[in-house]
Amino acid sequence: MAPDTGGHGDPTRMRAAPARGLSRRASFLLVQLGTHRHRRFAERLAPLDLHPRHFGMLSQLAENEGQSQQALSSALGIHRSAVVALVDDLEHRGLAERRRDPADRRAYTLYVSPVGRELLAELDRAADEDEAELLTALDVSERSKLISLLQRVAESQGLTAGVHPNLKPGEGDDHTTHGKPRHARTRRTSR
Amino acid sequence: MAPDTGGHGDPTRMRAAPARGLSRRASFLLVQLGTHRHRRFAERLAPLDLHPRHFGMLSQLAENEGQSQQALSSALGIHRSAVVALVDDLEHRGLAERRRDPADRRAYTLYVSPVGRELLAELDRAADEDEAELLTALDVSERSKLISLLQRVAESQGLTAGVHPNLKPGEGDDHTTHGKPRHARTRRTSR
DNA sequence: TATTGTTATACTCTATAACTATA
DNA sequence: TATAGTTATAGAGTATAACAATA
Repeated sequence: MAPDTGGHGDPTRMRAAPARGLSRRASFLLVQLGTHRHRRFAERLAPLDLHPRHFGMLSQLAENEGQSQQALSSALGIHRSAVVALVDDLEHRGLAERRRDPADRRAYTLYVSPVGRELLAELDRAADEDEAELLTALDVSERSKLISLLQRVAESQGLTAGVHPNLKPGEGDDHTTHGKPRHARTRRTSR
Repeated sequence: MAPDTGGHGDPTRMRAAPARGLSRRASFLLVQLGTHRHRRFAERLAPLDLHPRHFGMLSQLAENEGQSQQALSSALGIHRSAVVALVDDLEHRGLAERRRDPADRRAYTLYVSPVGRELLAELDRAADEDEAELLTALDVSERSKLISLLQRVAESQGLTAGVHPNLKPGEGDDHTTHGKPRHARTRRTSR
């Protein structure tokens, strides 16, 4: 996440009521919490010299071994060319492996190494601790309530079916118009 | 948000149970949904040639007029130097105004213009529509349940008190160590 | 000497296009 | 001709450092 500043702004300085300003909106809270969690998890992974991306890729790979980089690319919602460096990282550290696809010699099939699986288990535990840290304020039934509500919302937004938010329907790769109208930033002239 | 690929990865290809893989974790769902919402809202604002950042800044400004750029900077959790261009944007479009602070001639005091207030009202409506689009899957009581759970979680993480996730406690500006240990990416050598 | 706003610079992440080797 | 992987390059966003004016 390139946690951009103001999802929708920031609910600053509580006055009296608990639900003031922007934080009365679920959208804002989701952006705020999402950014926060991503950051915290990245900090937790930093000592291992890893990024949440690596965890994501390793998990996806473990659930679906033998995938091509192309397949990984659409599963994770990142571009083909970005996958290259990430897989390089994993491979150079002995966490994953590229094998030539005998059926299509252009493609690789990707596998998680035993070391990778060990690390993944460790990362899963880290993610669980992370999760516990996040949810301290809620009791057990509230936690599962929250998760189930989030799952339903995610599903309704088409997010659980393997299509990452980065990929809008119909955009699987190049050719398609990734070039949305850019925001024309007013540049400073003088002062 | 520089929506980075894999908050924690991606729950690909539902098999049978609804709560599979990474999407059983609240953290993952928050990152996924946060990214998604940020993106959708950015798309909604694009035709107006605006970015969620602008909305965030305008909201924050409207709630607290007369702020300095420095104050805005810590309220939004973005760096002083980044505030400059954003305020430029708003000012050049007649949405906000810089006035010299008579008490401290180094500083500006910032104000939202009448046009800015009008636009803000319009953006608030857009955010409401966005919210509705997000929560279609839930009924009214579920919606408020979700929001209140999210608020409690956000509060427990220290997010509602005006400290944006970007600012870790004690880091208000320069001088402080923004330089965390960078991830050493394994670079490709040959092939 | 410290702070506000500013600029210039570097670094990260992502997107685009072109290239290769296959198909 | 199209596709998998790769590379180089350009863009957006953010962080760092240095500077002028002011405190």
